[in-house]
Parts: sequence; structure tokens; C-alpha cells
Amino acid sequence: MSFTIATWNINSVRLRAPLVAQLLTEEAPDVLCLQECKSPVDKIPAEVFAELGYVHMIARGQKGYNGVAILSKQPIEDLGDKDFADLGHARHVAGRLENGVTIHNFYVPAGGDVADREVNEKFGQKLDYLTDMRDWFREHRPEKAILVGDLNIAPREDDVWSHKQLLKVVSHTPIEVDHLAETQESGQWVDVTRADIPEGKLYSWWSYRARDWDAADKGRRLDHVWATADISNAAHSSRILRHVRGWDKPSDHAPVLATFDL
DNA sequence: ATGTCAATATCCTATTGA
Repeated sequence: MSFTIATWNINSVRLRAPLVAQLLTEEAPDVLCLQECKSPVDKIPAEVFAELGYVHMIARGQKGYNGVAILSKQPIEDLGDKDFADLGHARHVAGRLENGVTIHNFYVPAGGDVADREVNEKFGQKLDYLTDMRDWFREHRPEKAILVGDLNIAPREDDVWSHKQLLKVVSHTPIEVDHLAETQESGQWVDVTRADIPEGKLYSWWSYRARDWDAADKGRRLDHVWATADISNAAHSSRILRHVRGWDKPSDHAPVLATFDL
């Protein structure tokens, strides 16, 4: 069986429910993982998605900030969530499909503006969140699992528009890249997107602040699809839907997709 | 490159977060 998973930081699921519906209609992924829903779970417009066949949803939410949801055409068992680094935020939820595949949906803290935990508490929280992820996956070695989400780090030089100019910018600093690498190693996660598309610049986020995001093209690959080694070979056809960033009233993130033959 | 966008609280403007 082949199934396609998509991940998308939606930046308000209520405001952009029509865009979610458009993506579901045009791409028909089996599973869509959303981040930054910015909504309590009971106010997510699940009925809009159910009408399109996505009758199963597992979600965690809070008022105004954060929030993650997994929409699925197939039944998905709620495996719970973990409040990594004890921030009291809704940033993770996990589910299991009937084929036995576990899905982790993450929204890693953005980390604020200054890349120094001594003066910026949010940066420390981001590093602690990643360290807690690392320790947890060391303790609970994932198998037959997919991890997706807005990890808020662009690890490779070709994951950013200018490696040199972003070395001190939160999302691409060496300490963040190191922390992300340790998390990836602890779960023996394979970066599916880069296994599929190993060469060339690849972005999933473009700032709202650019006058012309498309022309400037100063993007970063913050959104990721990882899989454990036992199923990563089944992945193919990875895509980042850049054109979605150009939709009316868009999210600043584009959806990232991968297909697995399992 | 201090620009744009969204949610909230208090109210139609400021603050916070990204």
C-alpha cells in the first residue's frame, strides 16, 4: 500500500481552513499534519475536513499559540503527547495508523530573536526542547515511525538562502544544528526529504516581511519529514509545494510531502 | 532588512510571538 503524508505550518487553522481544504482537495494526502493551529481543539473546524473525507483527527491545542493536529482519511489511534522541556505548550502529538506506522507531529519552539540563552529565555527553551526530544528517543527507540513538523531549524547550508549570512540567525546557528543532529541520531531518523532530493537549495518557509517573497527567494527549510531506517527506503516522491506560499492570504510555510510504499 | 501577519485583551489600539 502506498500512502502520502503532508506537513504544513498553517499559522491559524481557523483563519486558513479554506486553504487546508484546498490542499486536501488538490493533493489528497492520506495524512496531513498541521502546526501552529493557534486554536483550542474544540474550535478546530474539523467538520470542514471531515466533509472532504478526513473524518479522523487527533489534536492538541491551546488558546492563541502553538497547537498541532493530524488529519487522516484512515483511522488513527491517539498515542498521546509529550510536553518536551515542560513548557506547558501544545507542540506534539503522536498517532498510529492501522498499518502499524507511528506518526509524530512536532512544532519545535522558534527560539526568539537572539541566539544566546543567557539573554533570551526562548532560545534556551528551544535548545532544551531538542535535548529532551533527544533523550526521549534514546529511551524510546522509534520503529516503523515517521516524524514530521516545523522543527524551526534549517540544518544544511543548502537549506538556507545564505549560509554565511544566517550563521548567527536563529534557525541556522551551529548550536541549533548540532542539537537537531543529536535528536536525529538518537532516533536514527533519516531525513526523507533530503534522501529524496539530495542536491540544491530547498526551502519550506519564506518571511512575510519580504516585499516580494518569490523574487527575493530568501527561504529556509524549517519543515521536515523524517522516518526510521526500517521504512525510510519505502519513501519517494518528496515535494515541497512552493506554489502554496503564493496562494491568497497564505501561511508563511509551504507544505512538505512524501509518499511511502509500505 | 524593523518589514508583515495573527491572536489576545481591552476595546478600534497596543502587546506578544513568529
